[in-house]
Amino acid sequence: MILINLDYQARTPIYEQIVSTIERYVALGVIKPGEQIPSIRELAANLGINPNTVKKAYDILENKKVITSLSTKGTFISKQIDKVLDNRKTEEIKKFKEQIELLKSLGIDKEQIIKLIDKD
Amino acid sequence: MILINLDYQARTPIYEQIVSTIERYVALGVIKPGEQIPSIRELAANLGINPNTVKKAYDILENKKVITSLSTKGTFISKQIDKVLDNRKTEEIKKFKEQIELLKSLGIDKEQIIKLIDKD
Amino acid sequence: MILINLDYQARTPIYEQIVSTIERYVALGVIKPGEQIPSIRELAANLGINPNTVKKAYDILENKKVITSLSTKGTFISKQIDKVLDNRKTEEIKKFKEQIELLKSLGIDKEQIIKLIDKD
Amino acid sequence: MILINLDYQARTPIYEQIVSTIERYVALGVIKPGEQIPSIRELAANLGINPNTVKKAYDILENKKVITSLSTKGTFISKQIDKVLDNRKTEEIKKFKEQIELLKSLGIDKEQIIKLIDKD
DNA sequence: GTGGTCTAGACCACG
DNA sequence: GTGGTCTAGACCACG
Repeated sequence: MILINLDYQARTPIYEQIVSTIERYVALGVIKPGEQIPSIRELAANLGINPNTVKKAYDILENKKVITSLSTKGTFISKQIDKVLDNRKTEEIKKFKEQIELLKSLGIDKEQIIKLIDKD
Repeated sequence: MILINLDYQARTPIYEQIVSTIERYVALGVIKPGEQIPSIRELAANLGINPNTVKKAYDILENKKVITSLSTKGTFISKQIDKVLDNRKTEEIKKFKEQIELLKSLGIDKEQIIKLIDKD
Repeated sequence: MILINLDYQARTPIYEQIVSTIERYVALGVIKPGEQIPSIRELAANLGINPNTVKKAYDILENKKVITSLSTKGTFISKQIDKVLDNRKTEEIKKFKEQIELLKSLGIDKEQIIKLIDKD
Repeated sequence: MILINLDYQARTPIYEQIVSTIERYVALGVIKPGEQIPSIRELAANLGINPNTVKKAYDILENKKVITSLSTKGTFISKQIDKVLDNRKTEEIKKFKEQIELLKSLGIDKEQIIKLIDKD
């Protein structure tokens, strides 16, 4: 079973929270290429939400080639997931650089930032 | 005049874009404690948006103690802005650390992360 | 249905009257933690006022952590309302003590003040 | 010189803050019946505000028979101030009783309230 | 002219 | 149907 924490108060819609959680699990290797994931109805029941919402998340993931749906057989993590992960990396690195600029604008210099990473 | 770039396509609402832009200007020292900022109507006219939207942004900033509004006098950057900025720093550092964890989960190690900063 | 009496002549704005009425109902236990309150539109219709005004009241209550709004689901009294109520008590006791000082400054002594309470 | 602290952020207008401060000083005996108070222009200059604002405050005080303006001579605290003070007392006692009801609605009972006064 | 309140009403995403 | 955003615009008190 996939553990997905939903935040109903967040501005981020539920379907997007599902998308990014599954992407993160794939990136972390928690779910592996070729592995089957829950059906729309099953996941919807587990999360106590509307199946349409899960459907929307799966549609997006399929569009991003993270999963593939084989009708009657079920839904699976795409086998050629590497390119997907590379795109994800590029995105996150971009965000990271923006965050660095923000810290600098708050008066935190490069040396202090590096210390933050080292302490980690 | 305050330069604020609005992105009408973004999920982030206009009023929030105004809030964070002004916060950033304060953090950068572009606008100083005690300094007057444009009136609601003036900024609304400059940005081509409705005064109510600017009002909402100013309400949030006042709530955060970044600005203070004096009826009939105008709106001013709060004189005791330091604590606000400290809180902001703490928040952003927290986000930064989360972002680092995310990068690690994508298989980017500490050395590579530090390189990202140095190149900057 | 929540009973809210509005005074349109008062200096206190409508949205603030809504805020304090709901706070009082929560304090009195008339509305319980976790309980759903009327939707913005419904309350606005009941009170014969504009939904934006109710929205503003709900925004303030959410900011004070008295309620929490879940998009598409509705608005609910916060489950961890106790701390909020404690703060409220402290505030009101402070006001009460100021009021006592005022009465004393008008020449009413402690014994007379206690009589005022006992008659109640 | 009369010491008046103005709060520009309060919802209460400046002229009303002046009214209630002078009333309080009279009630406290800081200013005595028959005593002269500053001219409109003088007080306005001291407070750094518009003379019209002080004028409005003095008009209200004169209407309440707290002061009397003798053109060319100046402005004086009314000699028959007792009835004024009595009205004030009645008002404040009314507020006090409302505050007691509020405390009760927050779950503080009569015994606890009396303790609050005794500790004072 | 300034901030503050409120109405009327449109449009949106979400589910 | 629900909350959220935004516009257009009126009216108010204050000074």
